[in-house]
Amino acid sequence: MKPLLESKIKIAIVEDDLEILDYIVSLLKADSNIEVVKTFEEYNTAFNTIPNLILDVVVVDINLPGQNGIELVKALKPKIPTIQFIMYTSLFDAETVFSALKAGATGYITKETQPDKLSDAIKDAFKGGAPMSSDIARKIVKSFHEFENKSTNVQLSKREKEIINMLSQGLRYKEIADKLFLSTETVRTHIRNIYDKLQVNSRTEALNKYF
Amino acid sequence: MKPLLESKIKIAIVEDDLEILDYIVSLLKADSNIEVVKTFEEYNTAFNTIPNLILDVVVVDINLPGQNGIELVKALKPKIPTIQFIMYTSLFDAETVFSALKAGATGYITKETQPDKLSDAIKDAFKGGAPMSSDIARKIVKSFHEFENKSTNVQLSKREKEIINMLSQGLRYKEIADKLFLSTETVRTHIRNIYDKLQVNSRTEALNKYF
DNA sequence: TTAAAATTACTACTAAAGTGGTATTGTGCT
DNA sequence: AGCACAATACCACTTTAGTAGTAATTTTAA
Repeated sequence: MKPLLESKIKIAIVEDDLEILDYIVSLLKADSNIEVVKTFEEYNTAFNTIPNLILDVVVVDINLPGQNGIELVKALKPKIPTIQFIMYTSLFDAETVFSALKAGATGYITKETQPDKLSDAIKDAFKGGAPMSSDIARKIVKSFHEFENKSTNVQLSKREKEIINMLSQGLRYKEIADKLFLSTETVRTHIRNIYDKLQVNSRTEALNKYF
Repeated sequence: MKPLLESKIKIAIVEDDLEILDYIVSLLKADSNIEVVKTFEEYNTAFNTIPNLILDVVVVDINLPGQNGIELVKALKPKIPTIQFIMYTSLFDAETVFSALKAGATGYITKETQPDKLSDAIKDAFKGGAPMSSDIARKIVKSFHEFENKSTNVQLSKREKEIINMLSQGLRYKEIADKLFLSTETVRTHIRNIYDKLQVNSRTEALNKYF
């Protein structure tokens, strides 16, 4: 296979299981577009060494025993924002996925995915893509939907919607009243009705329920 | 190619450009796992007919002139939640992508993607995946990051993070104090410090800034 | 080993927010 | 015509939230 790029994509791998590590390294070595610069078996060394290397992509196993790959990404990403991190792991509960993305990971590939897809993922991340297993993408979309539908089925009136939107901006009753040309007391009444409908009794609760 | 499934995946396509429609239909007909049950050139007919068909996946072009594919999905998805919708389009600004996902679309494929990937996407959606072009996935991840980093760069201490999380649940000072075995006055002090750091002066503003 | 944060806590006060009751007017639906 | 509901508004009252100043103790980082 001829290289498609002038220079190879420089990557590092953080993986404690030597068997898996050897396996993926051998897979990636077969790809002439990728150069495995260095591998790490634990986070501390990775954390101390990676900033001194020139790298495009780092593949990180999340669940090294007793350590946390997400913390590694969180610590490294702000230091070297140009590096793309791909989480490569068997853990894929929603919490973990989001923590990883939050920490700054670009891609998230489960080990269940055919391992040879990893090199595609690396190229994808390098080109600015966000490689993700389809099950991961699913989770994100699902949580997106949940996020959008967490709202209640309660119907607020037009005025009430206006007001709850203003509440969400942290405006005071007085400020809302001024913007809508209402008396503070009217705003108060609307808010009371909103709370009644949503079955809550504070602004924050209302916002949590409604949005 | 032998069918991989006992029965074919039944799909419909909504696409006004007959050239593109013919093209993708011919592509999909070559796939023995997929059966194109019906095609539509405009939304109204699609809206009225689709509920009467037995379908697994519907491929929708978002930008039919003067109409809105997202509205179609929004209207149909609640009626027939078992159908998976794949948006197939050249529009892919962040707004549109999110609106589509919000409306209930499962996948989002740009026309820039190799057209033959469409059949993969259909199978993926059918199996419960969330097919997405890598550029779309990118957008989602990016907006996720933006969402997470809309937060200030301000560093809250461990205690302060605990407390702001509780604030976000709508707990009162007294309730927070009890949960953390602190005096209400201490909670009050922490919150004052949080507000100082975030440069705000109410709970809602703090939450908006931080989350 | 210092200086800087973080964590704890109190007093005293003001400003908002939330609760409860009540009432008028308008609009849409039956 | 009558009912339900939305929108407006006021009074009176209690509870929380937010502001300000101060300070002791502990942790953490330079």
